[in-house]
Amino acid sequence: MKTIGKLAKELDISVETIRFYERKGLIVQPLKPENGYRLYNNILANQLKFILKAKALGFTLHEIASLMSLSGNCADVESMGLQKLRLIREKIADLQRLEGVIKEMTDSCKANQDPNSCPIINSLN
Amino acid sequence: MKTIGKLAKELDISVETIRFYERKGLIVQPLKPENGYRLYNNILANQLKFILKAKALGFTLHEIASLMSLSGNCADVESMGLQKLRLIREKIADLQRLEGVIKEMTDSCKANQDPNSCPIINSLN
DNA sequence: ATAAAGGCCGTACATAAGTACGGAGTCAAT
DNA sequence: ATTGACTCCGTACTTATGTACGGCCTTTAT
Repeated sequence: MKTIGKLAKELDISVETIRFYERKGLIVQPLKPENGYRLYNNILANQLKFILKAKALGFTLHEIASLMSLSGNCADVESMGLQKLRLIREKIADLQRLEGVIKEMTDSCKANQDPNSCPIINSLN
Repeated sequence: MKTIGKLAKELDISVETIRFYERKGLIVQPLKPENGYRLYNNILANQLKFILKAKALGFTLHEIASLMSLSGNCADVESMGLQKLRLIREKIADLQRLEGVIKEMTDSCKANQDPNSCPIINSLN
């Protein structure tokens, strides 16, 4: 059983963040002994690790809450994963379009002679 | 000279957004005649169009303010463009890594037999 | 002349994901 | 026993990019 401070240090997040996740309903408030301090067992600690890993995969806290409530039903979890995958692919495509446009622009800067007339600015005007 | 409402409609943004950009210093407050109404000339309208185009390219309002203040110095503008390009490429790489991880996970869901034990959930635990 | 539409201003609210603060109680070490 | 570290709680603040609201004034159309 760890106090909130130990757990926070172990997970490399802040105490406030743990309390924030609790307020948001991602984890339950652990039972508190007579002194009123939160004490975390391994189950709770693992739930927090789950949250952090899912966050690293780009899931929002809201999605993570759903994910946790699906309690292992594989089809539902898969469907959330596929949805996220679609979103990620859309974002990639968007960024690649952007990459092309901005690369063109900076290339035309390189080809430009007059330092006081910028093709980027001109193309935006 | 257009009133704020006409201009907003023409640019397909809201009146509030124009006032917001003004508060943020992206555009100046146009001179107002005796009735106190903002009246926009073409210069101002073009600046707004510039803002919208740059926004579509993924520049933040803050970056757009810088961009506008560079007043056409090509080297400076190019440097901002290149920086943005680096950022975009990093984001793309990040998303592609994510794509791989999540695709693996959903694939292993497809291969899974037991609907009550999900490889995604298991891998996060 | 009157009513609807448009404009003004300042402020609050929205979202996401936290961070910061202040006052008070508690625990651990010297 | 005292000091410093830790915890509690509730609330406010943060960043980015707006949106919404309420009260009041002006313009426009009928």
